[in-house]
Amino acid sequence: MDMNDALNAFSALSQKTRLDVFRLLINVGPEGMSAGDIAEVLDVRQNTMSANLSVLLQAGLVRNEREGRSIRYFADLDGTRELLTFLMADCCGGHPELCAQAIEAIACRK
Amino acid sequence: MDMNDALNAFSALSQKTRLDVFRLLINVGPEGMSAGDIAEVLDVRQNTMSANLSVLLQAGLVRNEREGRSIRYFADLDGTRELLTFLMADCCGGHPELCAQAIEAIACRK
DNA sequence: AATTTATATCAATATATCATGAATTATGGA
DNA sequence: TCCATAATTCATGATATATTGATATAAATT
Repeated sequence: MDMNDALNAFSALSQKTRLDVFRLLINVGPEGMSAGDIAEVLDVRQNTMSANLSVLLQAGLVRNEREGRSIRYFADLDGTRELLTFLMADCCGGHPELCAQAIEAIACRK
Repeated sequence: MDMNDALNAFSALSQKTRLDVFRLLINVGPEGMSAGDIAEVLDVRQNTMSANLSVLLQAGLVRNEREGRSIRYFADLDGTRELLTFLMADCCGGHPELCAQAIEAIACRK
């Protein structure tokens, strides 16, 4: 994860459809969802969604797997972790406790 | 933090100078840094930096305080926490342990 | 092999964003 | 009050990005 990777990732997340997709995939978890279902659920045209999925893929925020005729997409938690680590690296000038609060609260809710 | 706030924040972070600024301010911690010093350290023109600081401010990623003639900027950890929480909310379809790894690693290094 | 379903790619237009130079506001000092 | 310093605002040209309709690829079914 270098500066360019991070810029690509944040750029990917700065568009409504793509942020919706990422959060949807974060939400559905390991089951993932097919490209077509994602487009239908979010009410976005097929080719527009394909382009947006491609951007998220390039950004390392989602993975995909072919499954017969469909392609199933998943949130990429490794890529996500790398991005967040890059963002918050070396924080608070050697006093990590100061920004611990910013991280603690990202607890996953049931 | 709603969808629009999050889009503004990610959009703010998707530009090199602004991502540099945010990480710089995360790094220097509670001491913050004046607008002029930020521009000098990152070798960006003063008005360009001003515009970029304004974007980060609107996005809730940095705060500022007037200090005599200078204006001192700080990373806004509350805003940052809200953004990351929004991004990762309700993750893994009720199995939070699955994405705990993505969050754990954002430990602050000394 | 022809058809259907699922997804991706292409070219074009429309929209948004960036950095810059010039001008402006705000604070502190002579 | 006049000047210097610090930062912001404005208008503009250049660049980048998004969506769309049309088309292409890829896999499964008949």
